[in-house]
Amino acid sequence: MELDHPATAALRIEDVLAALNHPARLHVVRTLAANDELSCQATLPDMTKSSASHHWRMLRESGIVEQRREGRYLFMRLRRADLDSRFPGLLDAVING
Amino acid sequence: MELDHPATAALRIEDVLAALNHPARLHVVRTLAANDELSCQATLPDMTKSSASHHWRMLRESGIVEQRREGRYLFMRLRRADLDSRFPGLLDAVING
DNA sequence: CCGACTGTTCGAGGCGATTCGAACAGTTGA
DNA sequence: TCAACTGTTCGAATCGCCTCGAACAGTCGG
Repeated sequence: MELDHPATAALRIEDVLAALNHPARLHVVRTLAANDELSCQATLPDMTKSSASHHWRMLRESGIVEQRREGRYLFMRLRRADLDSRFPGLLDAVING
Repeated sequence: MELDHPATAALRIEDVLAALNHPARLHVVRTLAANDELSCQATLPDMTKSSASHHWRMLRESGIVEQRREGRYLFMRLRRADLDSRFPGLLDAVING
């Protein structure tokens, strides 16, 4: 299973906006903003695995987060520098509500 | 028919993100960014009236645009200063793609 | 007054996003 | 080896948004 992340230059604002348009994914983004790196599980502990996996995928494929595998765990963190360079201010607006 | 616009302090990022999450509404925003003020009709000339009206309402109620009635016309413009003060950078990210 | 015009509202239909359980792959530790 | 764990994928059901036509309100010009 390959974790494909879009290149910084390939980030599309439409995809980012779509990914941000859901309470659960917004929660993940804000949680990551306060925690640097977390296991996927830790970001959506009260959601069904299959639903959570769907949201993690959207965040990854839109370029909002990067994921790193370590054993049976998957860790995620915000692609803050990438987002700030492509869409300055967007992430802060989302995090600060 | 009252055109109720949310106050600047009441703008919610969730509503703004939802409003931006549609090609037609993104088109309106980008068209307004290049034209200051336009009649509603001019922003979505090729769409059914009822569908267009739905999108104009979402943009207005989320606080992205303000509308002004003049006779039988309705003009709209971006609430650029309001958006910049609440969510700095967001509008530019959307406009510049 | 009357037809043409801009825009709203309503209900119905369509369609994509979300959700879930079940089955699965891979890892870990006993 | 084997059970427990993290996470993915699949199909099916559900939910909500989008779309449209029809009817409507208000305005304008003749």
